[in-house]
Amino acid sequence: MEKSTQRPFTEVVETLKRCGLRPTRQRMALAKLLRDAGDCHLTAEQLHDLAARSGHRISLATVYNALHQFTEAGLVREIVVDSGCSYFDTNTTVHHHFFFEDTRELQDIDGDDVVISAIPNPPPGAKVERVDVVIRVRSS
Amino acid sequence: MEKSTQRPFTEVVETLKRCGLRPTRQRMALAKLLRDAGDCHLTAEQLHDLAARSGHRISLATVYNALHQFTEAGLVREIVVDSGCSYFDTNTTVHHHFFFEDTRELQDIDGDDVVISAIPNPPPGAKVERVDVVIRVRSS
DNA sequence: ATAATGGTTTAGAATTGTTCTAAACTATTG
DNA sequence: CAATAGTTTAGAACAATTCTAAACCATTAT
Repeated sequence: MEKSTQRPFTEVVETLKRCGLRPTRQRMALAKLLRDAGDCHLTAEQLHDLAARSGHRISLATVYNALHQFTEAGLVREIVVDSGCSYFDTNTTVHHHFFFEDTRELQDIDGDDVVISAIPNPPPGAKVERVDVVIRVRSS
Repeated sequence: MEKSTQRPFTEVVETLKRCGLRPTRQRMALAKLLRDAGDCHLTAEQLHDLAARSGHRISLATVYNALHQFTEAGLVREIVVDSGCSYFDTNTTVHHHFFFEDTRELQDIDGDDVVISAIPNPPPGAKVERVDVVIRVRSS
């Protein structure tokens, strides 16, 4: 257990408040875990386990709730590449992904490393939410 | 009911055989429906309904089996954009998609309309299977 | 402080999309 | 035409996720 995982409670509390979320015990624990995890891609189940392993008994339903709220608030990003399980990405900057179909794992690709020089206009009335590039690779 | 939906049995039969799949009643029906549907994105459930509506009583398990075999054979493409439900795309040429998050519907983008001028090399040992570009849009 | 208020958490049930199973069936081969 | 091996099927099983309603707790007003 390092200092950074202990300390800036205030930071996390502020972040939550800014998003209109009550800084409850569970949300603070999850937000802190995500922040300290660095750039990574977790499923709800994995975050649930991570919380358990660091001593927090948080129900899976709460993890789902929190992840959706965090997604809504822009603190994490939901990535759908694998039917039947969502990944939540702690890296919210513009970037893309390799997806390893064998291991079902994601790897970040820096936003600058993918150059999209032309995309069509969305149909009238539609607003572009984001552009996802997924490079599907296979090791075998 | 048009001629094209009736006639070229042989074509569908040949296609299936070429893929090493026995041309069974069910597979022929599904293959024909998909061919006649033109470029579209169907879930297993939707194809199952479509089959039912055109008079084929095919079990959902068979639809799943067939779709996976067709995917394996390159006759359709599986698209994952929505956690908890796969789309199967009858358009197997190089192209990309708009995804309407409100209606959960896909729309093709011609391959030429998206120019990706740089993508990073995959990690050593990994072979690029394909590059998916999904433009997520929202109408509201 | 304390109580009232209303958002939050929880276990467990429910739901949904998909896969599995084992028995019945059918296309192919000899 | 019989044997064989692949296919289909209904229904059970499964996994990820959502729902439910009761217990809980952060906040606000007292």
